[in-house]
Amino acid sequence: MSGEATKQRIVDATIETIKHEGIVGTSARAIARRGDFNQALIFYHFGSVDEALFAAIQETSRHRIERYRERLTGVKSFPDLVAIAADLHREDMEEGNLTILTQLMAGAAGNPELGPRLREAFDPWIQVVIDALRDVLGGSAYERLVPLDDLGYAVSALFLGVELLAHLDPDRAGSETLFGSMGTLAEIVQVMLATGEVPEPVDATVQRIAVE
Amino acid sequence: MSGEATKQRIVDATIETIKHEGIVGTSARAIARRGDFNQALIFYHFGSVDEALFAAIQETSRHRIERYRERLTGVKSFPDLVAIAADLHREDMEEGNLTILTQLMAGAAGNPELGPRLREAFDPWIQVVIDALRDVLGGSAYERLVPLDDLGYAVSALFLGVELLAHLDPDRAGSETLFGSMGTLAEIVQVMLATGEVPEPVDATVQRIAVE
DNA sequence: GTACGTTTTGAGCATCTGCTCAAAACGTAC
DNA sequence: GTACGTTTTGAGCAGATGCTCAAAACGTAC
Repeated sequence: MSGEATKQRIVDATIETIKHEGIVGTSARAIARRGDFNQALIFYHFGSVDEALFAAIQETSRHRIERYRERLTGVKSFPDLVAIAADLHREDMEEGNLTILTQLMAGAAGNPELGPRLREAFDPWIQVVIDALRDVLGGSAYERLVPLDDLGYAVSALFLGVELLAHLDPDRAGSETLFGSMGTLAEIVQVMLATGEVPEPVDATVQRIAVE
Repeated sequence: MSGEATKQRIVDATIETIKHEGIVGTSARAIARRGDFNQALIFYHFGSVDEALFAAIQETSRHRIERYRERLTGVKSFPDLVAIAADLHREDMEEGNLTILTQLMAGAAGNPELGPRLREAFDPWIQVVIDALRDVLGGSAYERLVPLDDLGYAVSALFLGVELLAHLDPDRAGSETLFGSMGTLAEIVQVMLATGEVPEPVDATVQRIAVE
């Protein structure tokens, strides 16, 4: 078998193992058992288990980013965006993609070497969502108001948190998804605005846009 | 030494070990080494390493909840709430409490037995923040608009996500904290409101409150 | 001081981990 | 068919893991 085909087999087996056994249960032997090959193959092709894990997250991320980009680009209204994103999130849940990513993130948190590399694979996905948000909100208003870095951080945090919670408490995962949470936060802010309790710093720009 | 005192020593050593070595590095031997006692003590007093880990999160949670409750109750305005909560979050960061909780959460995600037990220890803390939010927003408007469960879920998710991100990318943790993210999300919603792009479902209640 | 229940220890077991390595199997070119 | 480079294997190493257990140390009551 060619080298590339085998690498793919290893990556596939790694993904399956994480899905079924969790990140802590994903050892070289567990991967090899699930893929039905010798565990030494992993070291021959990837050098270490960590490197195989990283290949697995890259693969998962790549597919996911592609799917999100396809479905989210060109969306015209915020309600549409929410509906589509909720669908995507639900699909991720069902396919077990969230398990993989969350497990990998969780396993890498605190690992000073793996952490930044995981963000590398995670950030482009956030960027897709941010781009869609920008399209919907309208470029100029968006640019003036929200520094991209902060927005990315906030959205990343919410996404990650929802995924992690979904695993801590799987029973609730179905009904309360990512954009449900975003909607709830949005509602809080609406109440604050309605009752005059606007969070600081109150950006004067908002008022201007509202008046214009 | 009395049984209780020794149990406390073990819990303390467990917390310190998680702080310094991460959840994956926290083995019975590592805990015993750090606390300078025999590892068999852990099994004599707790029965298993997992049970010692759970005692550690209970202890950490209890302290944290107390501190949050003391500082957040009686707060009158939203800006005050944000400022105090940001302080608390910063302190948690510096003391390493976030490391412990995030590591424990991450380690337990996917573990069907430990997950729900961790939420048990985690939820009361969220509740403290929710109570403070309710006080600031004003009871009746709050009750009408946001089902408590959804709010708890959203806030939990955001808190968890920020903590996890802080560990993936420690360099950014200092400047962008939890309530910074919440503020950013709030700003997004403000723009949406200003530009007329109100997320669905548009709650009629909000409009009513705004008009009244 | 001796007896007794609790607490602490050191050694050890079975099993797991990442990883190495020599030998075997394979594919291909001649 | 033989030779050669690539791929795959089985066995094994050193070290770690959770946990057990008999024996030692300890505290206290008499």
